Amino acid sequence: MLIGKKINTCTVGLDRCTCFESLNAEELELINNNLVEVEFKKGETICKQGTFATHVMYLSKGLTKVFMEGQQDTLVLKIIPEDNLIGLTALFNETNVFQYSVAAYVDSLVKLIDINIFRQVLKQNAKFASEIINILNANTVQTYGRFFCLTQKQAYGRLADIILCLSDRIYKKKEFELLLSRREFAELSGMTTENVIRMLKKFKDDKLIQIDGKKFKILKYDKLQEISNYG
Amino acid sequence: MLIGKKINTCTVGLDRCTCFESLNAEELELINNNLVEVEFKKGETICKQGTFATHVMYLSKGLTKVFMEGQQDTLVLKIIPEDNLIGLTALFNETNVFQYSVAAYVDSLVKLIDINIFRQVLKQNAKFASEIINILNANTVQTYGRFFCLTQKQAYGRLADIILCLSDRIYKKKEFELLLSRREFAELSGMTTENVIRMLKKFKDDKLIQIDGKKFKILKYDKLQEISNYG
DNA sequence: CAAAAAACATGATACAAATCAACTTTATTT
DNA sequence: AAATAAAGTTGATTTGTATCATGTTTTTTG
Repeated sequence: MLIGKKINTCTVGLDRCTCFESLNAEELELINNNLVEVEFKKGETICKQGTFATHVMYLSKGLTKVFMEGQQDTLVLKIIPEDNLIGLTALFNETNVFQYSVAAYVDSLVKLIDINIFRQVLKQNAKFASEIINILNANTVQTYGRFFCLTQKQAYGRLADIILCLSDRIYKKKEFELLLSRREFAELSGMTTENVIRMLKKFKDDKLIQIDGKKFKILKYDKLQEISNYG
Repeated sequence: MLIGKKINTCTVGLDRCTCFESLNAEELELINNNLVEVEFKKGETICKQGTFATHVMYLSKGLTKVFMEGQQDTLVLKIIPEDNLIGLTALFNETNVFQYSVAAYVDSLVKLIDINIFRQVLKQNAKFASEIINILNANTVQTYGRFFCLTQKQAYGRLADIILCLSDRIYKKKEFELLLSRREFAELSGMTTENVIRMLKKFKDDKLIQIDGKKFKILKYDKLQEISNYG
């Protein structure tokens, strides 16, 4: 079955969230009157796993990671690019607590929207609710893809997958400057820093990619895709 | 941080779906007039990854697994117990295709609800939509937990986690008869059949559980919890 | 009810990836 | 500008888990 083959990490979610377009002027004003915009510096924690969720967040500028913190390990659930909502999971959640942390990969601008206002609008505008369902489902599909990637593929496959994903979804170019450190990149790929470096070198030696520090260039897209499919 | 420690698989979702209670008589009739109930035998495929999603499903009786099929491996995303919706992910999905397969662990009864009727009700009843958002979010939290478990814990921890989860959420007893074969149980735990057998034996030798074929009895819940937390 | 197939079980071996150790280069701080 | 810390890199070693091989028990089937 062909479709089964195309399981990609899809570490990155929607291109751009458009749900607010289904709000009327009044609802939009209500939202706008109940939000604050905050700047977060590179590396800063935007929201902390286990704390009470009082806001839904909207990333208006920057790049962030959503991750779970265990006792020793952390798991990056997804990367959130600009113009996307963060923290929807806490919307209707009996515990009312964030199940994950969010941190800024680069300097970021975040709008904090009062969660109760958000809930109120949801309950009165079914079109808006449908849009949110749409977003939640897109997120679920993406998470399943990454779940599959991280559990079923081996290291080279995961690495290829994530390189392609970043190129396709974040940078939208075959040539880009990685905004993450090697340690962050390793964490994202679910492996150790040492191994990510070794494996990147292998890709470089095999002429699949060109690397110079943080500058990446994809040379053989198809071969990487193949390694991602099974590598 | 204490909360971080309590990451459990939560392979199993909501106890019971109650969203239909927010429908009025008319909407309920609409749904009921547009569904069929189908029986699936143990092992049968209820829905196949890659096929067009024409229905949302409601498991009225039985036990099923939701899983992704790769080229060689399969990943069990979650277990769905009785009285729960299946296939919500396909509701608002540009591809309109199931991203996963569903199969019956035991003989099961499934109500197939026309997806367009379901969408229609969603768009006209914001309360219902909110309930669905609730369900989707509960599912996401659960998936994140299992994602963490399968990627960050090692085999003994995963096994302990899943035994506890089945006991707590499915059987609701310390003593139960496992409905899955060793192969299915291994697949669920993300390891090979050989290893699951070896490790169960270890748990048995260590007097953490009692096993006789498919009959399981948890002897040391706390110790298993500890192994699950880090094992 | 015998034969075939599937499920269950156990030991030996192989291997992918983590860990450990040490060293270099690049930032950050004082 | 020197000192310190962090990030990046490479090689050697260890280890958890899969794979392979083989045998036993249970279930299914003709």
